Amino acid sequence: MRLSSLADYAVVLMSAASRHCGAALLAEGKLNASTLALETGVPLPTTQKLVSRLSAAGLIESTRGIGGGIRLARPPASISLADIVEAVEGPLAITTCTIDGNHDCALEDSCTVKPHWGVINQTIRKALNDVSLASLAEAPAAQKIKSMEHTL
Amino acid sequence: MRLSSLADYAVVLMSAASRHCGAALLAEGKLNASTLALETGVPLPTTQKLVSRLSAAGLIESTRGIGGGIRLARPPASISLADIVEAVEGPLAITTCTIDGNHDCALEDSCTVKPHWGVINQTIRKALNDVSLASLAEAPAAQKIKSMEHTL
DNA sequence: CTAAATGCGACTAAATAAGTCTTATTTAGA
DNA sequence: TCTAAATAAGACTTATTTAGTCGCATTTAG
Repeated sequence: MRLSSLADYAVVLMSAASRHCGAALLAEGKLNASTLALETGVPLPTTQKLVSRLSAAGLIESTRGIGGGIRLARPPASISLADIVEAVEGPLAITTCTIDGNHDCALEDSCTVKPHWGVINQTIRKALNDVSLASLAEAPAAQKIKSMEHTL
Repeated sequence: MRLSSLADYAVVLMSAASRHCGAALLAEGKLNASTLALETGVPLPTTQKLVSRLSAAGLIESTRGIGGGIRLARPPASISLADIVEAVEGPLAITTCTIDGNHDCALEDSCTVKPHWGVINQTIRKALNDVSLASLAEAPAAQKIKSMEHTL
């Protein structure tokens, strides 16, 4: 039920990248894997690996060569946590039996549990979809931090 | 982001157990790990392991000895998916940084992402809490199954 | 007191994920 | 046009977690 650490890192990296993505894209210093690793504290090799996956998923665009680098493929407001998590971890489903085309479960149709997972999946997906990169970059409301201490 | 298969099994086992828990607790045939394994198709050793954890978490009660067995510790309506998942997987948190008392993250306070995880955690927890064992045992509404095909 | 049935905990093996390294590609400068 | 430097992309190795198996301790009917 926990997010993989790679997905966690990916969110941090994308958040950092969006801060570099002002009016002009590659304006304030060139943005590349090394820069991101330095800013976020994520190990460089891991950062490179994640950059690859995020690029393959179409969330960032990369130009190689001597003056190359990376940039967000879309504006921060149109990239959600769901996009990032899904890019790194694959289909966003809490149980494998709800992934379309999967028929490994012996119970299948007679299973009374399965339909409930669908509802829960939908809820989780919505929660992750409602948070965009743009809102992540905003300064955290002190109110939210305070209230969080009582949620777990 | 996926549920561990152990937690998945645990839900199926508890669901099966609740069907055996009518008016009289140990009435219809004795309920033990072997019976559950047979009914659900979950491997016996794995079932025994899960029974141990669920018992330790206080969700089921076990009596050993020659006429022993297991039974639900509480009525099905007051046992939720959150209880079961948490019993098997530990604290219900999508990221380790939101678990109380954890300070492994180097970013900590300056992290703009953290407060959002708290909100998402709360949402997921609520979704799992809203589904009780009692509702799981009910026949799945055909309507739900149909609509699920379009959720993922 | 004995024996059978059961739950409980420790151990081993497999799968997955994280991290490291090497290779291929591109472009500025000579 | 060629060379070299900088970068992303992909393959590999290692480590951690997870699933599965086995043997032991405990309990109670006879």
